[in-house]
Amino acid sequence: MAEDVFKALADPTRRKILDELAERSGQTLFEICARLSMKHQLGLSRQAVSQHLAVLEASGLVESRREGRYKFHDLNTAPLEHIAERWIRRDQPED
Amino acid sequence: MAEDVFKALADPTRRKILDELAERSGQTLFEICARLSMKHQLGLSRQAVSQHLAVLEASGLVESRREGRYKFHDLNTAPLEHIAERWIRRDQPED
DNA sequence: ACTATAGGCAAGTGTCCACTTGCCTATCAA
DNA sequence: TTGATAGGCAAGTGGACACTTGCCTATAGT
Repeated sequence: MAEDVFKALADPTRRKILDELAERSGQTLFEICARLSMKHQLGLSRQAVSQHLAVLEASGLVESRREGRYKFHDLNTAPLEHIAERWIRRDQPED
Repeated sequence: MAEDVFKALADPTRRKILDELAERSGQTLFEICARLSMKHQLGLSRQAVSQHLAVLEASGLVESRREGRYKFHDLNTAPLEHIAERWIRRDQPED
């Protein structure tokens, strides 16, 4: 699980998606696409963003809920809470 | 710089190297190789570990000092301190 | 001097990953 | 129903990356 979190955070586009969801939760795929395009000049295809969201969901950093034909995405910061304490406070190594 | 930190943390072998340096600071390249091989069954070449250390140094997570023919590596946790605060919103602001 | 040790440099390889393209399904409004 | 919108699935491509191999430099011990 921590493995997936590090992998999810590795990509700059995914980190920007987290930024957008932190600023405004409950966005749909199209909203996120529009925001990335306007605010960050990222001309990504819808599928590219969709695949990023899938990675973020697999890591637990993003949760989604479906309502009709809309799918809303929410940020979940729980996996981030103790991500660095592994090296700051000596706990046990994970993977 | 934060970009480099996330990239450095993306690889599981590099995270194990950080684990080893957190447990015992000032190790040389050969010591790290031996520890990865014994404790983690990672049969990596010396160059592979050397390249990982270069990535970690570029991120600031590892600092090195040369003494004669030895090069000692130390963990620097400073770049990890506020890595997640970018998305974690506090309900009670920290004045 | 010779030799072993500690490390670096550079090219090559295989694999993973980000992204695209094309087509498909589901929901809602006219 | 027809058409527009929101999203999903799958194959393909280019580039980045982890790792290897081979050769080279520098330091230290004999």
